[in-house]
Amino acid sequence: MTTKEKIIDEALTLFSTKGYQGTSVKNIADAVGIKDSSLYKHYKSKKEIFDTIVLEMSMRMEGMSRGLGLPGEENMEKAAFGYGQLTAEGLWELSKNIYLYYLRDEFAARFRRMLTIEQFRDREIYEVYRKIFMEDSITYQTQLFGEMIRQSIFIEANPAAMAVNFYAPVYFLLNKYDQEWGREDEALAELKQHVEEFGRIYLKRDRDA
Amino acid sequence: MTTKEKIIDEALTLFSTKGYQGTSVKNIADAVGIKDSSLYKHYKSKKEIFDTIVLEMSMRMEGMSRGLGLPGEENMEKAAFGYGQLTAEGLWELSKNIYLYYLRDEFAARFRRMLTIEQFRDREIYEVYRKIFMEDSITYQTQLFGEMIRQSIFIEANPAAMAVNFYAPVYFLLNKYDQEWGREDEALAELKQHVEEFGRIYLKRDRDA
DNA sequence: GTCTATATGCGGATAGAC
DNA sequence: GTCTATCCGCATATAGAC
Repeated sequence: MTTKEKIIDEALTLFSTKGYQGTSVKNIADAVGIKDSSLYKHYKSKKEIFDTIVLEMSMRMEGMSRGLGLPGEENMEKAAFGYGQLTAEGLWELSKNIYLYYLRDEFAARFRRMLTIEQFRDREIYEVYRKIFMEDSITYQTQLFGEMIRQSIFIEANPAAMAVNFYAPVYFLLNKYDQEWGREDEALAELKQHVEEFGRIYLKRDRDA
Repeated sequence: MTTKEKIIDEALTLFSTKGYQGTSVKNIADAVGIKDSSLYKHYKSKKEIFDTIVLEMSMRMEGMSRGLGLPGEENMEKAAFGYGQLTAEGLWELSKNIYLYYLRDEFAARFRRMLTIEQFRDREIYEVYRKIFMEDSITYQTQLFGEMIRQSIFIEANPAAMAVNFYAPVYFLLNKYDQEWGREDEALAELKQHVEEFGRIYLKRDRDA
């Protein structure tokens, strides 16, 4: 890791716990292991460090999302078909992946916390937070569930309401267990309970059984 | 409002947007209309202002919660019976009250935002946030729904899973529309869609109809 | 209980040597 | 690309007059 990358990495850690204002350039420099003045050879200001984080992490989030079952707007039929094979278990895999990614991925988790802290002081930051953790997720899942209804994997229902029913608890548990590092089993048990309830309600196979 | 109260009020507004570190004592004093040095006649430090807010608001939140259908652990049977009378419509009233209270109440909304910002830097703050906006709500609703199942208002189901299904979307929408002041109708429409779905799934009367 | 004045330190940022 | 030295403004907080 270059010094320039290490600065971003350490700054993200500090911003995600102490906040932007609560973190000094010296804090970052200390964490990196250089003097604060040296840091200005890599970034021209503290704000440039923050902006770089937002830009890079936004891109990284989109890239990673595709990898775990959030493939953007295309291939919805294929994605739905893929999940169709797995029924209740597939639903659990999907939830667990999304949940553990946002909770534990070394970048996603810190980035989410940072945006959570900073969303109120700047409209642009808020838009980024809202897009990634609210709109994109719900939009994608609404489309996915709509397709899964069409393929008779799920019973007839309102896909938008389903998406909220599915994602909101993931979001809630993410926030609830965010700082409970020793209680991951408990978190996953709660998540599983939720997903099973969701399957009981909407999955056709479960219903027929 | 006394100067001492006004300081708390303005500080809460500032802390809930710019954060504790992002707010200076001068910012608060300016908002109140006094010099920063005068402020120290009322509170001995900036931290004392913050701590006073947390203490007072925690108490106020508990008091207000009781007023809108979150009455603590006693009277659960009575509360459940009360909601039983109203069925689907009562469910909607309950949700709307909780939602609009947390979203719009002039103290609750600012306090929630402040805790959201500050939760990561201090374990104690996090505990307060978690208790009020996660544990208490879920605990109460789990008990309420359990009682409502016993009274045959709801179908047989897992009350804890129901509570997550019910409250998580409220929490999610609260965060989603927190800064969308012009889109309250949209927010309520989404909430209503969720509550109706919840009613369709769990309410006995809806099922039988 | 408000003001002016002030102490003291830390914040972000730059200059220039190596 | 790292360091030392330095600038300057703003931060929290206090002293003391009115």
